[in-house]
Amino acid sequence: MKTKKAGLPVYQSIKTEMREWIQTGIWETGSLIPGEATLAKQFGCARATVNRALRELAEEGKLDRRRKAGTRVITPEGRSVNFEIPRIRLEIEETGAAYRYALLLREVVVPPADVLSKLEITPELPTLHLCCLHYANEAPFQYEDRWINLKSIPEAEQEKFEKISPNEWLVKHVPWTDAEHILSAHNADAEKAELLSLAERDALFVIQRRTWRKENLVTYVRLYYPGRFYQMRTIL
Amino acid sequence: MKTKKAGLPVYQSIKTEMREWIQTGIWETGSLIPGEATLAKQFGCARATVNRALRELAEEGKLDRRRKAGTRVITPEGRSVNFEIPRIRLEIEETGAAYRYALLLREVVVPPADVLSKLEITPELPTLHLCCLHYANEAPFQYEDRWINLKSIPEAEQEKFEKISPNEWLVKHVPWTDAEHILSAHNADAEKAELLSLAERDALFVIQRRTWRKENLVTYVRLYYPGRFYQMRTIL
DNA sequence: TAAACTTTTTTATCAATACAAAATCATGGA
DNA sequence: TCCATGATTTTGTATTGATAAAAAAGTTTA
Repeated sequence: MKTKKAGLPVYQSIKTEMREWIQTGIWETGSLIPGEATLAKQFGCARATVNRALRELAEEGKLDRRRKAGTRVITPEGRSVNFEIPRIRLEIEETGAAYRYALLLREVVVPPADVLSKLEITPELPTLHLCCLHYANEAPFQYEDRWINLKSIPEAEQEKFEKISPNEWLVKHVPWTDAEHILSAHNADAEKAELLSLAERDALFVIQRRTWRKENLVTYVRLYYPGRFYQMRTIL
Repeated sequence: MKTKKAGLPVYQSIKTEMREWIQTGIWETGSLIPGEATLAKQFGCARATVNRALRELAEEGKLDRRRKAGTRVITPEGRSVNFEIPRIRLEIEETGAAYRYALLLREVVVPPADVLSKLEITPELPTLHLCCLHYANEAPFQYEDRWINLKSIPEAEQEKFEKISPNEWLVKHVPWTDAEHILSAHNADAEKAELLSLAERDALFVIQRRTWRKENLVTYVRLYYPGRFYQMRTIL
């Protein structure tokens, strides 16, 4: 009962065949499927090969596997979706538009309370605050409001950020290990409307990101896009 | 030079060690790392074990592997982020709030042009159109504007959708294979503001989703959340 | 010189086997 | 009956050995 789809690795063709079985209901959701040993015999391959196919399908969220309990088909609950959050410069240049960056503000101050809690800083430490605008073809495309933890990244205080955007500088200098993203929609206040050439109360698409290096919170940033035309897109 | 982190599988501890090397710069970004055979000797394990570690790190986007060309450390370009888009009912009930669903509209009509193009329908086919509201503790939480392709899913025409929401019905009856998501922010028009108990022009967080089964587009839906308090969140 | 092969290196996959670990199931005792 | 415990089943991981495929590098030929 071999599934030789010319050239494809065996474990791949097993995967696609099993996906088929799951989709068509040959393997009903919730039901127990045969053990690895049985399947290996059916497919005429080694158990390790079936194991890899099953393992990867489990990673894809199609199967649930437990020792001794066996493998069963999962009822689709949530869908996990992969979005790509590109570096702003690439995002703009990819569309063929010209990229320009402008620094609006650079200060070292004690952040307001809401930012402090986001930064998880032991009270009242001065922090590097940067505000900048990213343009596509001279039209404002993204407003960036960033805080950099100087305790984690003291080098940042030496950098002017006049030529290079905080994002690019950080990517270059600080390898990060963890990140948290929060997406939401907000109405533009007067200031941001002005900056982004929008009317007040226009919808903004907001990405908040916190980035860690090991245990240390490195930076917290709020990215504001004009919601009318910004779209984050993905195909599974 | 074994990395025995009590109890952890060997390939796992190799992975964490290598991640360390990448983060600390022992393995510089862009540089070529030793071949599998060499590493296997260094770690005192089989090549297959190193292979698994490297393969998974490549899947995580930390390494780039090519036959003959070897394995090199990737420069972090974009970050791909995994968001969970939960079923609305679970999303609400998880917070402890009571869930209620109300069907506002059910009709079979030829969709307007913009929807037609989204649905990729050969011109002018009647399509099932559903509008509904999802409540959390009697407060409107999500407005759903959905189109179901009756050519792909003729059974849907028999369903009243008075008791069960389109989403739940579809999850139950139609196994999907591919999905596209688009996230954006919009201002509420008068109608949606009314429905979601918002002021006009308040920001809405909008998720558009198209779902396929094999080659057939099954459904196109626009989900509207009050942007003020809706947040999509992830930790890598 | 440039195009067309050939070689060689390196990763990719596979098989067969073995043992480990987890969880279920059955059993026996209190 | 209920709990503890141990046997058993099923997946998880690792090793060894081998072949395939891709792509760079080198070689030959027109």
